[in-house]
Amino acid sequence: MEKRNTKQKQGVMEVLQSNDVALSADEILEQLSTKANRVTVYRILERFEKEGLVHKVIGLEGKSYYASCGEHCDEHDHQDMHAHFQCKKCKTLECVDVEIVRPRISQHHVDEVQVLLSGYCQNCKGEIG
Amino acid sequence: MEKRNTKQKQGVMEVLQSNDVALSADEILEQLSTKANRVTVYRILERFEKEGLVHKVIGLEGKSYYASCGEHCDEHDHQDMHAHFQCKKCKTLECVDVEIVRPRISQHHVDEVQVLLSGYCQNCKGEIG
DNA sequence: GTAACTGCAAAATATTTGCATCCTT
DNA sequence: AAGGATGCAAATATTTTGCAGTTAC
Repeated sequence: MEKRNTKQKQGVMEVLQSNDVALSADEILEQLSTKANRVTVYRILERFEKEGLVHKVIGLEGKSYYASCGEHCDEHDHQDMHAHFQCKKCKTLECVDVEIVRPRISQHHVDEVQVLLSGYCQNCKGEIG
Repeated sequence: MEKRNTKQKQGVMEVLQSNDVALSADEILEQLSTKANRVTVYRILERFEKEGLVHKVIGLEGKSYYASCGEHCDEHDHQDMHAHFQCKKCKTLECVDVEIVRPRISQHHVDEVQVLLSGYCQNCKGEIG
C-alpha cells in the first residue's frame, strides 16, 4: 500500500489549498490546471480523506464538498469538529471557526459531530426575491 | 393551490408517525400498506416538508431522511433545531433530544442549524469488525 | 518489474421532470 | 367539471465499479 505522487494528486491538492471554501468534485475538476478524469478525482478525494488530508462535508442538497484539513488532522485523528456554513442560494459551503460542543447523549457513542449552518451569504443576501 | 386528501398521503403520514426514526423514501415505500409509486412518495414528502409537517435530514451518505415534526412546526415556522444521530454501519438516523445552541457567526445570517452526530448505535456497537 | 494509479465505459443510486390519466372536492 | 394528485417512462445528477492500459518508484 505504498503511496505514489502523481500530477493528478498534486493538482487536486493545489486546488483545495488555494480555496478558502469547500469544493464539490465538479468545482475541483473545473479548477484543475492539468486536466484529470472525473473518476480519478473522486478516487483521489477518497484517499485524501482516508489519509486525513481533507474533510468531506455533505451539503444541504446531499452533495459532497471537500476542503483541505488544517494541521491538526492525520490518518488516525480526524478532528472534524468545526462547523460549516452553506448558502441556500449559491450553495457555497465554507468552514466556520466556531467551537463545537460535543453533545452528551446517553443512547449511543458519538464519534463525530457535523454542524451545518445555513442561510444566505453576504453575496446572495441582497438578491433574494 | 387547495390541498387534497388522498390514500397515498395518508399512508405516508401513517408510516412516518409510527416510526421513531427518520426514514428514507425507500424505507417509506416498503412500509406502506397501500402501495404507492416512488415518485408520488417523493412529491408527497416534498409537499409535507413545505407545509411544515415533516423534517428532511441529509444523512452522511447524502441521502434524504424524513421524520414527522413535533407540534411546534408549521408552514411558517420550521423549528428544526434538534440534533440527529446516524449509525455509520446500519445508517439508521434518529432524532436526538438535545438543546442546540445556535452559534453566533459574524459573516453570514444563519437561518437554520443542522447537527448530525455519528458513530455506532447500540445494535451495531458490538458487531464491529 | 511491480503494484499503485489513471482513464474510459458502464453501472448503481437517488431524485426530478414531462405528460397523460385519475380522482377529490 | 376543474384542477390537484397520481403513475409511468425517461431524464438528471452524483458517485461507484470493472478492467485494461499507464506510470511512479
